[in-house]
Amino acid sequence: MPFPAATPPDVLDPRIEALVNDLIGRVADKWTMLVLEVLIAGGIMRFTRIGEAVPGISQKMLTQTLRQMERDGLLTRTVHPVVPPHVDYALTDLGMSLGEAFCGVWEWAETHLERIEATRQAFDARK
Amino acid sequence: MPFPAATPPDVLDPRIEALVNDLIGRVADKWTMLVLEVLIAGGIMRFTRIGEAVPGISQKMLTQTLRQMERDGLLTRTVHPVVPPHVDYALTDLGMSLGEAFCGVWEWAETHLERIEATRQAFDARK
DNA sequence: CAATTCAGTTACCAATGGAAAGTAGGCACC
DNA sequence: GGTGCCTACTTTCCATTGGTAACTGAATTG
Repeated sequence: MPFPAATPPDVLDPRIEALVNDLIGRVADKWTMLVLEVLIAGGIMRFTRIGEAVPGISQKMLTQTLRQMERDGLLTRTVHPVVPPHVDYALTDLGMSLGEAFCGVWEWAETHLERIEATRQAFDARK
Repeated sequence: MPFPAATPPDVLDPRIEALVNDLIGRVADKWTMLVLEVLIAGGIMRFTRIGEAVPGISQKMLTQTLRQMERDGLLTRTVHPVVPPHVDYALTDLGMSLGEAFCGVWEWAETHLERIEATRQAFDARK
């Protein structure tokens, strides 16, 4: 059991609740954020390029993340039927807008990087 | 092996790289985002209240998420030595600033909810 | 003395994610 | 004409993560 539901029997439509949560879970995903960033920086990119640009991602997670983003309309996938295969990925306007929405978070991370490092070490030292 | 490293031998200090990635992984975490939101909305809150306000979280993940956020200096944990136990959680200014940085993302999610739903169904129908 | 309350642990098990090898299919090389 | 390479994936296997639910401790209440 997670937690007993909040005592006031949820004011919001549970279907909307579920959708928002699902969306948050999707959008807040580490790999989605990272792929989004490299596509904003790099424009139209191919599978392998994206993989190289996202540090630590596996091919499995890359395909999975790209498919999800395509399904949500964040990017388009264009297959050129040649050999060897050539597939282009490009952000849609929706994907771009999400990237812009995340700008604040990137800036926050850069700004407070050092402060967090220090805080962590202090915390670990006291335990 | 994930992917071969980018051919130009990483221009950035790998330690900074690692830190940024770690931070993104932390901050982009679903539960962190959700806990952050309820604490912004609710101010100082106790363990059980937060659990009720975050739909679907387990006690295990709640303690884990709260500990991480404390370690990163996003919130403070105050124990009142009484029985039954009473523990207060409150965002720090750092936590608040992260919440503000995320505002754009929340708005984006609300704004584009329906559009994404439609896009998904179209995608699923064509497969 | 039994039940309740809060803020957690703990034990167990299912699902997720990573590493590496395999696949398709045409082309270049020897 | 067989060997190997190229790209964009799948697939398999295994370690780690995360969820479920039961348990803990200590004082107060009935």
